[in-house]
Formats: sequence, structure tokens, C-alpha cells
Amino acid sequence: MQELNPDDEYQEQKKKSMTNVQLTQKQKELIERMGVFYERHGIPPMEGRIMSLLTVCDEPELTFDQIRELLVISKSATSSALNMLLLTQRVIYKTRPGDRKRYFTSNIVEWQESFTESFQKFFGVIKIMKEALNQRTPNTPEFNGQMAEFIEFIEYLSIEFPRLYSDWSNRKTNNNKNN
Amino acid sequence: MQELNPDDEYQEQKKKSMTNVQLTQKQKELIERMGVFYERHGIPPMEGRIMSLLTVCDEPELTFDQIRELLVISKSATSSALNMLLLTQRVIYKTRPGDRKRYFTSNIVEWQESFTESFQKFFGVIKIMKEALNQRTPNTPEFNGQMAEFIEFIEYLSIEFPRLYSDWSNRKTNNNKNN
DNA sequence: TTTTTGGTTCTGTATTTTCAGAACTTAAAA
DNA sequence: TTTTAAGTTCTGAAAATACAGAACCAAAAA
Repeated sequence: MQELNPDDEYQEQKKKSMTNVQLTQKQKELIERMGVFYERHGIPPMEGRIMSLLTVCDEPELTFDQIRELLVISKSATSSALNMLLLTQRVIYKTRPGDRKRYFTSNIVEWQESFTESFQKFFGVIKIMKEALNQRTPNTPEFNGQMAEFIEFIEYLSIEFPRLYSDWSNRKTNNNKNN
Repeated sequence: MQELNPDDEYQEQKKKSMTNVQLTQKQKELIERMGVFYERHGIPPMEGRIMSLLTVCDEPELTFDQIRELLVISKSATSSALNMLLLTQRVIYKTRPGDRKRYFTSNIVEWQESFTESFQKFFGVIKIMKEALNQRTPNTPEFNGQMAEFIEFIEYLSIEFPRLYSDWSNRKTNNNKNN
């Protein structure tokens, strides 16, 4: 084998860094299991697998090609799944200066921000629920009452929920102070 | 037209009660809109439509055949959608003495019971999350820390959440007492 | 300038889902 | 006993989804 000149070494380094990350058998297995877990929650299989990969893999920041290679899938599958995951805020990416690649990360690292938001989205039920309630006949007071209560409770939650979070994070920082 | 004998009258009555319920154009429209709303949340179209029907329709208790007729769908579609909705607890049914039919209702009338349960199911994320965290390399303390925090918060929620509900229902009954 | 990198978009196929329609089932009514 | 009511289950077709593979594209590197 020939001696490598500096450039070749650099290229070699780059090539290596692309396929550097490897998965153990156990990790592959866990990714599949998490995948079906996500699937059962209405997330498409490939998106579920990518989300799982990004929390299971030792390296939390993976590039497009690393994801493609680790999961052994096509570019198109990688592209569309990643774009959907970005759209639905389940994955984010960072860039690095002088590097064209994007480094994808599970949005678990920013769950604090995204959590409240996705809950807020869930609370969107009440909008259409209210509409349904408003058009209802007055002849079913019991049913209407239950609907109204449900709506009230969701509204209550949407107010109390952020407070619950801030309580928790306050408690956490206080604990840290005392230790 | 011939005079009806008592039996015919009874049959007539039964037939009528089967097709009695009607939907206004506005209601049909709302059902479709709610349907796509549910679809966007991962619920199959027909199940979404049935759920919507059961909250929009003036009559909150509908039979198999009323649902089938109001939505103009086949028996098989009605059957499988209803069974899935029963399985996932989104719809319940009541029976009536001396009546073989089942009367289906949106589980919104029992949301108090089913809400906490479905939240509990959501909290199931933490089980597989913990597994993922446990197998992680110790070389990514920041990422692992974020994961741990996320898990902690979900666990905190699963405890605080039921309390939030009981607080709300207490506040409600107190309000009613004072009024 | 040409080449490479990091993707996106298009085309087509295999799979899955979602129904309709008809045959079947089971308990009650006639 | 036969008939009816209230569904369930089976068969199959149409539509939607999930990909692979190849062509394409735009910016950066050579």
C-alpha cells in the first residue's frame, strides 16, 4: 500500500468521519422497537426510525448521509422523512462554520421549547369543539353540559400547564442551589 | 292508502325511528371539517367522521344503522370503524332493555374517566426513553442530561396531572355551591 | 472551467389502507 | 319452524403511502 500524502490523509479523514459512527446490534434492535412504538402513535415508519436513531446513536448529531448509511435507505427516503420531521418540529439541525452539511438532532434537546408548543397545538381541539357545541340543539342539556365541561377543562389546562412547567423548573434550580 | 293495524303502526314507528335523525347541510359540513381535523391527528377518516357525527348530531345516541345511513357508508365500514373506536375508547355504547341494538355515544360524555387514562398511555414514552438513555454512551453528558430532564419532567407530569384534574373538579363543585 | 458535495425532485413500483358488496352468523321474533 | 334484525367476516378493488433509483440542481471546491 502506498504512503498517503497530506491531502489524501485529509480525504481519508473525511471519508472516515462519514462512516465513522456505527451501531451495535442492540442499538439496531432498540431503534426498530422504538420505531414501531412511534408508528403506533401515528408516525410514519421511516420518520420513527430516524427519530429513534437520533436518540439511540452515541453521536447525537448526524448528517444526511450518516443517517442514510446507518439506516441503509435511499436518498429520497432520507430527504422526505427528514423534511417532514423538520416541519413537525421533531428534529432540528445545526450548521457548522465552513461546512455545508446539516447536523440533525432529536428535538429532545430543545423539548422545553417545543413541548409547550405541541401541547398548545393539542389544545386546538377546543376551537372546533366550541363550534360543534354552539350549533347543537338545546334539547340535549346533559350531553351539551358534558361537552361544555370538557372544553372548560381543556381551557383550564392550557392555562395551568405552562405554570406546571415553570413550577417544575423552579423546583429544579432550587434543588441544585441547595446541593 | 290503507288503514294501519296496530302491528303495522308499530313497524312504521320502528322504521321511522331508524331514519328519523337528519343532518342539516351545516352539520354535514362541520362533520367533514372535524373529520379532517381528526385525520391530521392520525385518526382514520371514517373513524374521524363517526366521532364527529356523534358530537355534531342533535341525537347523541345513534345506532349502527343510523350511523351507516347518516354517513352513507357500507355495513363493513361502519362495523370495523366502530369496533376500532370502541377498542380505542373514543366511543362507547349503551343498551336498552328489550332492545337488541347498541346506542353509540361519543366518549366525550365520559371524558373525565378516559382523559387521565389516555394521558397515562402517552406517558408510556418514558419507559422506552429510559431504555434508550440507559444504553447511551457516557461521552455525551449534555445530550444525556437533556434526555434525563425530559424523562423527569414527564414523570413529574404523570403525578401532577391527576392532581390538576381534581383541583379543577373541586373548584367547580365549590363554585356551584356558592352560586 | 470542471468536479464534487449535499442534497431535492421525478418516476415508478410494492405495500398498506380504506372502503364497498355480498355472504355469513346468531339471537330473537313471528 | 321460518323470518328478521343487527351486525360480522370475507373478497376484492381503488386509492393512498412509502419507499428505491435515477435524474437533476445549486453552491463550493479544485
